[in-house]
Amino acid sequence: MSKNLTSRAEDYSKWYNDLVIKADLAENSAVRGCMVIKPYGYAIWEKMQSALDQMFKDTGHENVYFPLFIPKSFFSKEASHVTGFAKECAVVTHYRLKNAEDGSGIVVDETAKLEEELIVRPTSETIIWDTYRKWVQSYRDLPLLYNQWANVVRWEMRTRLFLRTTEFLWQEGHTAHATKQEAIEEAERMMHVYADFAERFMAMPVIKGTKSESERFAGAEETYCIEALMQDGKALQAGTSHFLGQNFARAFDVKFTTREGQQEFVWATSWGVSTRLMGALVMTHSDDHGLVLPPALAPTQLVIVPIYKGEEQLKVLDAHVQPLVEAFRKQGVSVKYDNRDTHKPGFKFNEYELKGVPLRIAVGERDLKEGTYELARRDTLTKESVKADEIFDRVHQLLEEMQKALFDRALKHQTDHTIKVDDYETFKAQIEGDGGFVLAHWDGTAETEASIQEETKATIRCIPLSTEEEDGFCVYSGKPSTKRVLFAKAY
RNA sequence: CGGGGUGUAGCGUAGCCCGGUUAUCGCGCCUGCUUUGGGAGCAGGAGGUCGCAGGUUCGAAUCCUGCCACCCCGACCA
Repeated sequence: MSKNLTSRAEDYSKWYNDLVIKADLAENSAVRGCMVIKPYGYAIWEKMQSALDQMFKDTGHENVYFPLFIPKSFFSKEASHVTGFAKECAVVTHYRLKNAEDGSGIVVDETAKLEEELIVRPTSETIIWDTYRKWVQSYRDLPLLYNQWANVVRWEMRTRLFLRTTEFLWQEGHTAHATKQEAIEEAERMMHVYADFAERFMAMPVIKGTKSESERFAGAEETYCIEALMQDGKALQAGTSHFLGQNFARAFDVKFTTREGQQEFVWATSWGVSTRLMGALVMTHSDDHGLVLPPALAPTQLVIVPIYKGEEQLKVLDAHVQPLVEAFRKQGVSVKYDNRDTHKPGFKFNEYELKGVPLRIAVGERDLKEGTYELARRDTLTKESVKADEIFDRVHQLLEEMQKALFDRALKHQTDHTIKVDDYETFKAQIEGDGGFVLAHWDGTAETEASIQEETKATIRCIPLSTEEEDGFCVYSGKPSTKRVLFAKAY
């Protein structure tokens, strides 16, 4: 984070909001808590989607689509699931409008009341499991390894662009397995897929782990997650993968005949990441000059800005740049030649910085004479002059280097802001001060967890996979503990 | 849903306390000329139900009442 950014919550919030709006990613819509994703923002989402989708396919998954509406009765079949989501559901109760008799406009036609209300999906476990019942009879039908790209609605009290909107886009994987072991492996596998995606594409280091019981998904027996640390020291849950046990299979009566001829309930997982990742991307890398996008996800990796006086010079540059653009395209670099004559170069430089375009080539008469290009990189804001015959190698080299540099910088930030704490006073001071990840011993009880949250606003982000066994005493209760868990204030 | 704040042109705002010409300024937008290697300059121009609805008043952006929206902080949450 650059020095002008402060970690005070309201300033960081404002910085984040301004950036999302000014960089042309999204804006608030007329509908409460919803957002309009603008072309540039959506292009980034599409890059994320296609990378994730490929990773899902590489791990044996296929895409499906289920209805937006869920009959209320389905929703209440899994008890903990309904209590987890009941408070944030949009409900469809009628199917027709009519003109008001007093001419005051359009009103709901009360005679068109649905016999059973429909819930706008906050997640699709229930409608999917109601269908899976029909798809599974024998162990030969298993596993079902399906994913759906969809929108969901959660009527949250408070919303924030990308991080928590009323409607959001996501993917939700829903798998069914013959054995418990296989389902657990699937849930773990997808957590690793998410972590790989975060690190390789988003250049965002994450901590893999499991959720404490109270933070677990409604209806899950185990929730695996990846947690990332934002520049202001707050944590963000970036993806979750749930081992659902046989809870949904029991609720929806999904049984199969085993090799031995026995009837058994199937074992389930679900896993998802959402447009929240866009927020994570912004808050991980961006600075006061605007967005900073990792090359792997930048819709435009390279922009070329011509510098000219008069139409004649522009024509010369156009002719000079055209083959360059075509060559970059062939090499798989997404390149944009911005020869608009409505804006000056300086304006364009700033615009592409704001949008986080990784590399920029400026080319003018001087370069034509000298056989060079001016190449600028977004992460360090440095410029260099590159000889024409070296430009392709240099661009590829820098794209690779930047992807790595962004990850390394974010990892250093995470490492520098992850500390071990053994007493409660230090714990409180750390959480209230710089924030960050705090590794501390915990006695494993929900009471302690709740008390800590009450007193410090910090929650257990996860029980990290990497944690080693270590004898210690709970930072809050002083009771013995065998490993540290990861605390932080979270978004 | 609780606490706080804000609604004036596409964006950001002055004016409000203490009512009184044609509602201020900047950015942006349009036209013309000059410009173009880091957010151009000059000149001219367009753009407003002052959040909505009532009320008080000769007169309301300004005072009163109600409502709505948005932002921040909580509770909730991916």
